[in-house]
Amino acid sequence: MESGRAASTEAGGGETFTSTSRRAQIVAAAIDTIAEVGYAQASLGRIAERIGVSKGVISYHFAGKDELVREVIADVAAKGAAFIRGRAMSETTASGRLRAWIESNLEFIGAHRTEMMAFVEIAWGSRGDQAVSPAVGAVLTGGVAAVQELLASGQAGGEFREDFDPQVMAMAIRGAVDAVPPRLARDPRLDAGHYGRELADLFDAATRRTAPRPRGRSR
Amino acid sequence: MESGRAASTEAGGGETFTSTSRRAQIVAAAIDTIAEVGYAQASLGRIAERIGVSKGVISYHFAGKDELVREVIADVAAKGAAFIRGRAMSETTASGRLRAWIESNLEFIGAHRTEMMAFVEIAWGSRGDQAVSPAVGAVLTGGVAAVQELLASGQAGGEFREDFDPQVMAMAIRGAVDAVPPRLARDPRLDAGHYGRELADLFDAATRRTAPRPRGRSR
Amino acid sequence: MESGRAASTEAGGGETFTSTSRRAQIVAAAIDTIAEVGYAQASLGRIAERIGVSKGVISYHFAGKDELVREVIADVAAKGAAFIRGRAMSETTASGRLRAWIESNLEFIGAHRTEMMAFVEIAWGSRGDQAVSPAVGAVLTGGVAAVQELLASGQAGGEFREDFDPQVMAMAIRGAVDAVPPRLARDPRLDAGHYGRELADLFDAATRRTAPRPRGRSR
Amino acid sequence: MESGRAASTEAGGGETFTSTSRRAQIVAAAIDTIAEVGYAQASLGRIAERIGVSKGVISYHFAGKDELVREVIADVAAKGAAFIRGRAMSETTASGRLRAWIESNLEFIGAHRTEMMAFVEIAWGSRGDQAVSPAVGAVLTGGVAAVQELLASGQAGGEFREDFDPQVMAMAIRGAVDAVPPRLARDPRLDAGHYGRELADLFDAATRRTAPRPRGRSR
DNA sequence: TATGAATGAGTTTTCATTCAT
DNA sequence: AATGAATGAAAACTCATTCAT
Repeated sequence: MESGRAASTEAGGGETFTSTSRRAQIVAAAIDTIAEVGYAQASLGRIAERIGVSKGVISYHFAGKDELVREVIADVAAKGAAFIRGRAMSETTASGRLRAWIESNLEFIGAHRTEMMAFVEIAWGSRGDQAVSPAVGAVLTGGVAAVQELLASGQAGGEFREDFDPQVMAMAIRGAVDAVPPRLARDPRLDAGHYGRELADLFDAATRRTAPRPRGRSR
Repeated sequence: MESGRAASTEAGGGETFTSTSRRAQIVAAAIDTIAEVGYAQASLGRIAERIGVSKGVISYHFAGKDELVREVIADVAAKGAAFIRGRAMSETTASGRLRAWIESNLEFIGAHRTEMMAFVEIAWGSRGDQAVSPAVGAVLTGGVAAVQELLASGQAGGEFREDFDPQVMAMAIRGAVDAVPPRLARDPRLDAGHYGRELADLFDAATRRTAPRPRGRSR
Repeated sequence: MESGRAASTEAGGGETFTSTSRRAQIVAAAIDTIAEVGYAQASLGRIAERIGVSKGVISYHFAGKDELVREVIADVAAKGAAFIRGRAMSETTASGRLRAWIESNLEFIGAHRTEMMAFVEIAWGSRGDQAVSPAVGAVLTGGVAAVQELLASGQAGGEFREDFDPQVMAMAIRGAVDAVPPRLARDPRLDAGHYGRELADLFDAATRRTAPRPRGRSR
Repeated sequence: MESGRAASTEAGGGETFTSTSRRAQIVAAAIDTIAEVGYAQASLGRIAERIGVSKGVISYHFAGKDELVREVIADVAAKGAAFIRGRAMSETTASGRLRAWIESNLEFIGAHRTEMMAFVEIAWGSRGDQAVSPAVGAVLTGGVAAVQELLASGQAGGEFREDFDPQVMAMAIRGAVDAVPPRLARDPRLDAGHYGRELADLFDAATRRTAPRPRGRSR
């Protein structure tokens, strides 16, 4: 469950850390702890313990638990966005970008299980935490919005069939992707790459124009 | 956020409740509270407060918080299963059953927003809660397994294309469906019925045999 | 651990009980419960449960837990006093009465393990319970006083050596006797009769006027 | 009832305490509180109140109430053992060691009334407290076993009469000694030293090989 | 008489936060 | 910068007691 971050120098003294890297180290420890024991059980004490420092250190470097958690969110979101956008942007067709988005998402998830688990834990555990919830919401909304645009542009460009609601499709994609991290936690053998390719196929089939489905349902 | 339960007579008297209906009332209050403030913030005190009774009342009727939460899970799961299975069973084709399953799921979600929110909150918030987690796991596993079988039988019967992994497809469906409740909480105008029909179309397209996709991608 | 009291009719209805016998039944249940789980853990709920009635019944028949406990004390003390005094009184010599007192005490303890355990539990657990403690004190003091008198009269009559302090000797006897019930609880094979005879020998030797005891008693 | 510990600086400041002495202070307060109000009534709140700190302080320094109580036991047992063993070991004859054991026990009891009261309270009040009971049992068993060995060796060496059961004699001694602390609590004028010497005489007479004891001790 | 329901006080424990050093 | 200590609020749970039926 240890994420392979370099900063995990197991402290002891710790005097060599600059303020910035100490913050980074704390964020890393928070991620590990949240992923491991769950958001609700991830107290500042446990996080501090993991680095081998006192609770006070966290209070010193962060205004409060809220700020720490928000930084965790920002950290994971930034890493993820960089990773995913890089891949998706290099594609020229909408369907290529969609496939790239999905597959890179799952590659990222597979490669950063701990971070993803932590994020998902926070996303769910922080409901009602007025200070944290908005930050989560922004990330999630952002993710859906990007996909939604991608889908809309694919429809506009004629690549995708027109008769689906981009918002619904985007939410479905997001949902299908987000279903993975918690399953990964329960079943570590789950192959994120395989899942990603299958998922890309799935949504390819769902968006692709081709074969006019006889879509005459009684409704 | 109040779920439309009749029994919400706002305290004061309340002496006419038999033990059974008091339990039901507490379960209902728990659902409302969890849905509203999140699982972590839903203390027994807050739940009791909502009915206008003392904390002790809950302790009197339930052996502990665990029992209450498990009853909430059982309550929601039972309602949901009854609703959904009833619909899906009346269909004869695999695709019909899949559509019915998805649409009825979302109808149920739309009609029982609060319950669904509560369930999802519990599902996420109870990670590591040895006494609760298994109950959640059972419900979730059951849901995925049912869909997976449905998909497999559709493949075996030749209705669905064979080149998708039923497990992945089932997880995707589950994920797409589960993405709704939290969004409903943030955006109450979201139309669950519409989402359901679109989702059914989506997965219809994704599973339907027809048009052989030129699945020769650069990989 | 069930004491062999007749009143332990395992309830169900219980309408046939007169108030008096209901009280006796509750006292009996209290004794059993306290002996079994200890004074601290013997809540009214557990006591009521043992008879199969509701907590309220106890509150109805006793002004409070204090009263119940005091009745338990009185009950055990009365039984014990009757048993022991009967034996000791039939002896004519001081040493005979001392032996009879000790041996009958241990016979009683052996035959009423549960009651004795309960009493000792209360004696220790009720410290600071302003409403209960005096009752315990009275019983204990009474026990010591009786022995003390016996010893003093033995000294006055020339049977016992004069150079021991009757108060100390009495406390020692009491202490040696009281050491048995808790040991009985931990080691049910402990032979109270044997212990009693040995103890009687011991204090015979300790009080006897000198002279090598012949120790050839018919036993 | 205040035990004469120096550290009882009555709160207010208290910042000069190192963690170790704070722990010691808490243990001392626990001893005083248990001795004063009884084990059952000695809540963490009351203990903290006695030092003038918040409940949290105890939680900070001890993992739980169990740990605190076990430390109390260890503390008292260590002090007592050191005191008693030191005395008894310097004697050469079995009867000398027995007398030393008894007298030093009572000297200790007389000098550490509060501690002894606390210990005895715990011993009785912790029945069924899986986390505490074993610690008590170990101390008590140790005490009886030591005396029993002493007696057996005295018998083997021909110093003591052979016709007593060492186990019974040991339990009687233990019982007679243990009877003191609670009496001390009720009657502060009780002279432990006197009681000790009398008790030593008593058990000397009870174990001695026959023969008119000359009983002319320098005392 | 008996019951079930409800209450409210009290207990242990966890935790984010503050602060002097 | 870091630490250890302390705080106080909040949580779950237990229990004696009260009361209407």
